[in-house]
Amino acid sequence: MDKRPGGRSARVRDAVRQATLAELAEHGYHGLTVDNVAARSGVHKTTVYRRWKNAEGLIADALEIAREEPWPMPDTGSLAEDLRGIARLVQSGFADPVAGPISSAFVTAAVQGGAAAHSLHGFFVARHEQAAQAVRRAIERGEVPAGTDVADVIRMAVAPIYYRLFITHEPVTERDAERAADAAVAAARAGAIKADASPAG
Amino acid sequence: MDKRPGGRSARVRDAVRQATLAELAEHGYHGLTVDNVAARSGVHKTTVYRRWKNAEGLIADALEIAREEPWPMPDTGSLAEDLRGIARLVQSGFADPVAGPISSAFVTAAVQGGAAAHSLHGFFVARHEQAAQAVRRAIERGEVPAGTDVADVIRMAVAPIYYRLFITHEPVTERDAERAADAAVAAARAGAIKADASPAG
DNA sequence: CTCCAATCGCAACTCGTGTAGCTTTAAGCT
DNA sequence: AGCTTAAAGCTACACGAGTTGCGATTGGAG
Repeated sequence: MDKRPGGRSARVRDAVRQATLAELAEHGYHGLTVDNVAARSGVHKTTVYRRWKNAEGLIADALEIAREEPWPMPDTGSLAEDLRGIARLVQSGFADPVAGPISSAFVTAAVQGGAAAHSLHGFFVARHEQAAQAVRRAIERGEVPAGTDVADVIRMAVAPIYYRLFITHEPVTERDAERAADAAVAAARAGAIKADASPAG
Repeated sequence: MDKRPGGRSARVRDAVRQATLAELAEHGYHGLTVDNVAARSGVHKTTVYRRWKNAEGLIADALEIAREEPWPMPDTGSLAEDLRGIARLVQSGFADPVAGPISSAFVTAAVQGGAAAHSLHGFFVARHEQAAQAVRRAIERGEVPAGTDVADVIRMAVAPIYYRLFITHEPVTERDAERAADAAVAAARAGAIKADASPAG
């Protein structure tokens, strides 16, 4: 992609990425300006505009990094515990005083649509795929019926957390996260989360 | 609140509200500017700035109207059908070519936080309260156990729709909405959606 | 070592958002 | 009808995001 990936260009990119994350942690997405990132990174304003286009471009670039980072996925032998662990991971990630604002900024930027939305979509595809392994193991163990839509179980488990955080703007406790996970498990066990079937019961 | 609620002030407010909704439907939240609203409404720019402060203020004001509008809540005698109806209502609302962009704009504006977030929170408190009646009826009928957190059942039923729309940016079909509702019903029946209990099963 | 092209730095500029001070209109009251 | 005053209109301007053209730097190839 870059025609001169080594040397100054690489240093500039790293400095800007670093500055972007720092600015996001401090001021959130709303307070993220190209000028501030340029000043903090020591890279000239014009250069940032040329390579990243605007604030959304900076977010999209930072998302590429976040996407690569591995996730400490739980594997406890119980679907309920695995999903609770995942839900807690999501909740605590947003509650964290340093990582929280950055994660929130990603979501906020992506809601507008555009490049950030595309990047975040890719991010979640990867995350869902990783988390779905917990559900596949549960199917093999016979905890939930075969034919269960594994990705949808994950969505059910984490969606209420995002819903409270970004849609209704209600507070989210660790208990709330666990209850969402528990409900997803119960629904999956009842055979209500399948790709094309009618509800069981 | 207004010291001179009748006459010109009222006409100005109506014109601005109308123009705000029209601009939202056409250009979404990102394309909503005070200048455009002022031009379309025939009200002077400075007047809009004085009374609504900025674009977010226009959104917050429009939300007050949306909050008042009644909702055609289903009452079929079956929790599954009621929740499916509610979920379909949400999904189709965002899919609608004219109402969809406006609704999306509300959510988008509120994600940033601030006055719009506060207004949208109030909006959802009212909506949850209305929708929760369907769950209360189900408890009285014995469809779901007593002690079920009625508001949380609603959250479970609609959260995956919002999650797909605004977080992961996946397409949402009517089937997706119904499956979310079905899963919420299954979880509620299993006793997994209670205020403080451990999962049943 | 030398050259060359990609990339960055710089300063001046455009443009749209939002503000300040003042004048004009008209709603509500007597 | 006439008066008072809240609220709307208007002009000019301040401010910051984003752009442009050009000169300076530097990584990489011969």
